[in-house]
Amino acid sequence: MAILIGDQRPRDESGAADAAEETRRRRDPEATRKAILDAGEELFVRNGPIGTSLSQIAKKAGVTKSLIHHHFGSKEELWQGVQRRHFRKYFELQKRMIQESSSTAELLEESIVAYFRFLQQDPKSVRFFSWTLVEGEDGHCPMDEEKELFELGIEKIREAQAAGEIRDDLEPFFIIKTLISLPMAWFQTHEDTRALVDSEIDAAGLDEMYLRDMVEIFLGGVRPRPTS
Amino acid sequence: MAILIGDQRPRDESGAADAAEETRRRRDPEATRKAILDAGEELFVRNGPIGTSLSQIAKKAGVTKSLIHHHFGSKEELWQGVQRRHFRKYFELQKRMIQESSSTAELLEESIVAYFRFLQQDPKSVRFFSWTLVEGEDGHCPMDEEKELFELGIEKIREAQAAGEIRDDLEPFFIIKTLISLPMAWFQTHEDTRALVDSEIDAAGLDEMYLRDMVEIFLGGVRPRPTS
DNA sequence: TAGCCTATTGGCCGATCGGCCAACTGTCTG
DNA sequence: CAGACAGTTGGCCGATCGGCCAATAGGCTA
Repeated sequence: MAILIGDQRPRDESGAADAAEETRRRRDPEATRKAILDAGEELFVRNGPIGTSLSQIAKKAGVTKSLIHHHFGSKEELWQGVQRRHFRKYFELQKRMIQESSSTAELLEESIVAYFRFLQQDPKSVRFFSWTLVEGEDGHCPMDEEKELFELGIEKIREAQAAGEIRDDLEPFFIIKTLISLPMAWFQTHEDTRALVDSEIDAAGLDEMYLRDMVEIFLGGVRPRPTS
Repeated sequence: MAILIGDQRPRDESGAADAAEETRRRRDPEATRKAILDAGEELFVRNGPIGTSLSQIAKKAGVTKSLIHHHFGSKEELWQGVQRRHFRKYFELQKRMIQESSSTAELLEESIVAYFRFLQQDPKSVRFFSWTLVEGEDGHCPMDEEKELFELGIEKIREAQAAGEIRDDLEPFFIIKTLISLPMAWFQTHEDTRALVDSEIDAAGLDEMYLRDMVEIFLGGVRPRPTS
């Protein structure tokens, strides 16, 4: 009765399972953590935190489910870990972009184009953002870095307003809000838009056309009117 | 052995379960369908299609799970039914708003304010929209009504452009895109924004402030420049 | 080399998922 | 009144979920 169904002690017969490819697989906890985070990021971004199972992540990462619990504790903590890793890169990049941006006339044009290009090249950020929004309900972490980013931008805008290069009757916070919303909303609805325009324009071409008009509208709205 | 565990024939002893409140509960399939759709809409919008179980819907609707299958076939069909019912109302309202809007100078201002007010009063639409976006992956139904709405708006804008009231170097489709994006993105990120501004401004007041600047930027961008 | 620490494994658990089925019952039609 | 049909019910199914546990095994240190 030692080998009943309920017996959960690993068999010492040690099945000839993975005797085949033996090249890899030394102990490497950091690489394991990275593999889990990578697999988690891809699946979480595609199917959302609810729609992704630990089994799927484990399979894609090439590890066992138990190992995920060992390294991250729970599914929720893994999801937060994935979010943290992604947003850290995101915020660092944004911060660098703001600090490197000119503080004069072309500030806003450079910024909105740069943000558009950033989202264009990294669709993952768009979906990440969408998931945190819709998943919120309880509200995700306030993200101190986000506030820091806004304050950095607000400061820049205030300078440009003082120099008369941006309408000073507009709240800098709202200017940033619109600056972010226009590119973000475009890529959020990218697939729908593609289905909406029945023309033969390719995706990249459509992006460029929207970018041009979006910049025109945004700049026309925030720049001081010539006369009046 | 008639009453073994496996026995699934309803007991004819007919437990004294619901003998209590007998006032309600005649057969009313339409009311049942509505109750299921109502419960489904609320739960789907709050937790998303993946995060909502048929058991929850059945419980909230006061019916059994089997009844949902009887009326809608499957969870997926129920979700599509809920979407259809909501978007039908949404599109009808939008269509009426467009058709009733003036076709002259204040067209865009009226439209963007009206859309802002609509989303402000119906947060459900915002979350609905977010879920369909993020859940897509396969792309949700192309929604012919959406295309009809866009074409209606494009026509109006073309008229205004011909009358010289809107910059005619902008593609009407993109004007509508920005018109939609600005209010939608605001309410999508409403909770985050609230957490971001540490001031003592109440939500309604903040909405009004954003509305004002948003309209200023949008109109400033789409209206012809005075000189140049 | 001996021993400890931890990365790693397979198996199992209770809960819950969406879906199905046989049976009861209200209502409508002939 | 009788029979058919559709609305409604409770119970059950296999699959899968997140999580847990005992046991193995690699690698570091004393």
